[in-house]
Amino acid sequence: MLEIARTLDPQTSRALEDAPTPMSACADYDVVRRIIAFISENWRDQPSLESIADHVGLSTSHVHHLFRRWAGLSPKAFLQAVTLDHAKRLLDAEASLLDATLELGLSGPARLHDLFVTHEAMTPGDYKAKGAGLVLSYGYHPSPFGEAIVVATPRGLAGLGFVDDADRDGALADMRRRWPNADFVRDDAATSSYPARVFEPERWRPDQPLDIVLIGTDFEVRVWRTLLGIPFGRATTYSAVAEKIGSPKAARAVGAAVGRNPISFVVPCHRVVGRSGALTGYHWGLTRKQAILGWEAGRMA
DNA sequence: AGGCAATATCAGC
DNA sequence: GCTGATATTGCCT
Repeated sequence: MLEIARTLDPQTSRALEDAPTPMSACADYDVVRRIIAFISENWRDQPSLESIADHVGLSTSHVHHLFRRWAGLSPKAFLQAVTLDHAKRLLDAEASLLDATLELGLSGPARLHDLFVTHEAMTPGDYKAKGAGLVLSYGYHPSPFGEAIVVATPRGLAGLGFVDDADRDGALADMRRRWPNADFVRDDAATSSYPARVFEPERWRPDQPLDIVLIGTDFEVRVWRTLLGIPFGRATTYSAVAEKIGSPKAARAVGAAVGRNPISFVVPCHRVVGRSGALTGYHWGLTRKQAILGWEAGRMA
């Protein structure tokens, strides 16, 4: 029982700097991530709540409450939600999961994704252009998973990433690398409305879909669109996605494309795991992938 | 050509 | 059986 997917990435376990902002969950994430990281590194000795609390320097009850508030789950339940076992069960139930949801999105523009997204793909030429001629506004905002960098065009959300170690420049550089020829303009006002719409499930309304813009190669866009069909709190494998897009043997390439997803969380690349149930990789750190998966588990009916 | 966020397979516990 | 290591793989940029 209690096996955490073993591929954890220790460098994501460092502390964030505090973000003095409303969305209270953001400040919590600093502690939460340290708790998750600690548990993940020490799962072999089944750390008690007490030793966890010790490690982050808080009382046991504080840890418990904080964690519950953030994840909707006790630390122990959270742990179970992120075990290999659990991931495997998600996969078993997978069956025709992708088919059911996706077809809906193809016939009508509206309902893809639990978040209700309308997507627009910027086509082939833009791959070569690397974003030339595009003006991208970006800003930094708190989120339940640490400070987020938000990148938007007038047509909608184009990028969403996370800041680690208070390294905003690094997060920005990561976005620039994706569209080297685009103009990046700091404009927090232009991006400030996104985080709440994205990270607060109670605001997900079919009549107010979120506009996103997918900028990538044809193959990438196909993969990303497929990801939008994976329901909240569920998971699939790289090979299943490969089959879905009609290249059953391209699991590896799918992995690479998934890794290049620019709109973290909204395009749920965190819901793709290895065939064995292992978490494999995550562009913004495996600890964060665990956190998001657990957070979703805590918000399931 | 080069590289992969994959997967199948196998030896050692 | 399970685990980690290694070999093989197909396809994208």
